[in-house]
Order: sequence, then C-alpha cells, then structure tokens
Amino acid sequence: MVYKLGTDLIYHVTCHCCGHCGRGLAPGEQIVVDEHAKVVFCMSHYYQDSAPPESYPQPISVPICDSCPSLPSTSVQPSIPLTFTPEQFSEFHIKKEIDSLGYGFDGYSFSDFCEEDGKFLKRRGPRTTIKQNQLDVLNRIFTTTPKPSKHARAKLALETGLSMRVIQVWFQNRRSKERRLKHLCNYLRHFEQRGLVPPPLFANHSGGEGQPEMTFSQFISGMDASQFDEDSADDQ
Amino acid sequence: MVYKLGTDLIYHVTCHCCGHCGRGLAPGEQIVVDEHAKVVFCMSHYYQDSAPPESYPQPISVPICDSCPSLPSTSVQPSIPLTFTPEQFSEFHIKKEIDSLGYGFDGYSFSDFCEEDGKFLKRRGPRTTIKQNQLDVLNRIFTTTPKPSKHARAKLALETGLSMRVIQVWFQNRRSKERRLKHLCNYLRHFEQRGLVPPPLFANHSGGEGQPEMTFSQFISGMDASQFDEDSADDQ
DNA sequence: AACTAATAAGCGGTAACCAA
DNA sequence: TTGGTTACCGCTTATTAGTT
Repeated sequence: MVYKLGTDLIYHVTCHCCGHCGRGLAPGEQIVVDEHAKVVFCMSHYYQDSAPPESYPQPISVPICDSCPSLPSTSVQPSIPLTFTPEQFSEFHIKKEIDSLGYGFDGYSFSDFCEEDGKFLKRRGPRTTIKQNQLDVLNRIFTTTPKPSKHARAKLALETGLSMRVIQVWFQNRRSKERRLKHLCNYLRHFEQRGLVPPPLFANHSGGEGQPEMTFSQFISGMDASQFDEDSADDQ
Repeated sequence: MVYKLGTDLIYHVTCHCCGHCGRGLAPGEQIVVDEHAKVVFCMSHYYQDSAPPESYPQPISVPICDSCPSLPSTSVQPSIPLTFTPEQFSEFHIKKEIDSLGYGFDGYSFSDFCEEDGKFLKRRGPRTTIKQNQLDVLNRIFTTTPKPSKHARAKLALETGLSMRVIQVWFQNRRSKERRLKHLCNYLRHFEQRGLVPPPLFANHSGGEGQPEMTFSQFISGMDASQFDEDSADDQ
C-alpha cells in the first residue's frame, strides 16, 4: 500500500512522514510536497518566511527506505540531493496558492524551480539583466513586430543569446507597457479635448527647480513616443 | 476630411476602404486596423479562421492614394507634455481609476499580424476582449441555453456586437469550463467523503524551456477525474 | 543603508486553435 | 462536437539599478 503524491512520488504508508520531524502523515492531512527534494513535510515544518531548521537539509527521524519515494514508470530525473545552501534557502519563499475552492491546493511544485544545465536553480531570480545591446535588438524588432512568432523568437534567441522564454516574457511586458501608455495618453487627451485640466498628472507643472525633471523618453524607457491612441469613435 | 484610426493613421474618407475587398468603410462600422501593415479591413476580410488571401499584404481594389494612410506625427505630440516630475510620474499608476471612467480603449490597437522573413503570417486572434456587459448577456443565456442553436447565436451576435464565430468559441469554452468544474467537484467530493488527502499537488515537468509551465487550471483540465463521477449523483 | 522606479518573472484566466 | 493545447492578457510579486 502506497501513497501517491502528485504524479511522481510514491511512498510506502510507513514512509509517508514529515521530512523534518518524522511524524507520520495521515490521509486528509494538509502537507507540503517538495518534489525536487523528494521530501514531504507536515504543516508545522515547512519553511514559510523563516529560516530552515538546523537539521535541514538532512531529514531526521525519517524511516529509512531506499525505495521511498519511488518514481513511477518513467524516472524522469535522478534523485536530487538535498543540497541547499542557506543563501538559496533564504530566498526560497514558499508561495501558497490557495484556490477559490479552499481545498488547499497549496504547496509548491516544480514551478518553484527551473532546471538549467543539469542543476537546479532558484525560481525567482537571479533576475536576468538584459543588456543594452540585447535591448537594442529587441526594441528594433518590436517596432515592426510586436508579436513575434515562435520561430521569430527563436531567431531572436540566437541573435541575443537570451532564452526563448526570456524573450517571450520581454515582448509580453513590452506590449503591456505599450497598452498602459496608450491608456494614459487617451486619458490625457480625453481631458485635453474638453479643455479640462487632467487633475492628478498636471496639478503642478511649475517649472520647479530641485528635481531635474524626468523626461518623457525616460518615462517610457527608450521608446519613441509615437503610439498615441485616439479613440474618438463612439461605438467602433 | 479624414478618418483617424488608432495611433497614427489618417485616411481620406475616400481612401478608408477595406484592404482586401476595397469596400468603403463607414463611420461606426466595426473594422480591423493593422497598424503595422497600415491597412484596414472590413469584418468580412480579416483573416479569422482562414489563411490570408494571396493578395496580402498588397491591398486590392483600394483607391490609390500616396498619402493614405498618413502619419500625423507632430500634430499629435504636443498634447502630451514631455516631462514629468517624479511626483507626477508616480501618479502614473492610477490605471484603475482611468479604466473605471469607462472610456473604451478597446479595439485592435496592436497589429495582430507578425512579420517574419518579410511576409506576414497569421497569428492567433486578434484576440477579442469580451467586455463585461457582453459577458453578462452571454452568461445569462448560458444558464438556460448552454448549447444555443445557430439562430440563437446569430441573435446573440446582434445583441452583443460580437461575431458569430467569437460567440461559438465562447460557448465551447464555457461548456468546457463547466465540465472541468464538475469533474473537480466530483473529484474533491470523492476524497471528502472518505476523509482522504484532498490536495494532489500537481507536478510540473518544465520540459522544454520556453514553454509555459503548467498552471493550476491546466492541471485541472488535464487531470482525469471522470473516474470519480460515479461517486455522486448529478446534482447540478 | 534605505528608498524608489523600472521591469523580469510569476500567477490565474481565457480566446483561439486543433485533432479526433 | 469534445478534450487538449497554446498564446495572450491583466495583475502581481520581487529583484535590480539608481538615487537619496
């Protein structure tokens, strides 16, 4: 008799214990599954916003079983050694995802990590910094192709050295920025056309000293401001 | 006399024609603007569910005018001040208030086509944003008629202003969602009645890089919960 | 060192497509 | 038609760079 967790982990019932305190985990009990470390925890012993216990990464009081957890059929990855540096773990913020049904689909999964070059890295960060020359390429493409196809993204990945995922996210964020800007400009124009003063943004435009004013081009971070929308059609 | 479209396209009235069939486009008529190809289309001739006509991107039967569409460029810019103080800059994040004013920023602002190797390819979309009032209508009908006939969809298209294809897809997706939720409820009830572990944490093999990771809804949609359907009578 | 603006990367949701 | 997938959007989080 086994417990099956997720899709990959199978435990003997007697091995289904918290990776920290070793307490047996009952059916129906809320637990946290670390699918990479192949460890489960009770709710008292997973590290939410706190330092890992000293015992980590070595689980204690856990029934030793060479085959637990076992991997069903297709063993995807070799077992990941429990090697987290304290630095890695401090940045290892468990994100609870409680869905609207309240059935505790919390915990975390593979998405909290990403695999790269055979070793696992932290999920959030290290944030990739897109350098200026790479940014130039992306911006140049964006002006003509705001929604590049997968193939186009692949070519961009080759050209810039960035991963396709990074490029995809960049274009998404860039389009989002474009939309925000356009909304702002529509908003401003709405007042302008009625001879009104757009209240919040222009409350004080006295040529004040003190601060070197932020230029518009800085505001939109290098984008030439040509995407101003005007939607005067009442109903399309 | 001109028509102004989207960001920076200005057409003579006589040049404001569908880029495919050349039909003159009336004010208030629903159209598609491809800002990057500088072409507009009537709703019958943008490439939804079909390959683009061979003539693309060369418009046919369109009145030749060297200056259409023209770019207003400088005539638009001055309405936007080119400098922000940092305080004003922070005011940029008033997006919700702007949106709550209810000014329609919808429409096909972006090009929904991609350029690749010099020729335009059809992308998904243009993704329609179904507005709340349209959504209300659709949901109201769905409660009584989850599978509307073609005629019913036609009436809905008239009522909402959406195309029949969009409505058809919406009802398909809506029924799919209904099934997923029903399966999920049966699945959860299965455990609930036994006091078992409700949360099967979903694994996430981020196989190919660049591929979006599995989301919760994808997990739900991908799981096979129909085996639990027998556990409870259909009380929906 | 603390603050802040910019933005990369995460999330749920869903329109659109596709294969069977 | 259904079930499954993909891409995109709005929103949010959190890292990074630059300033105070």
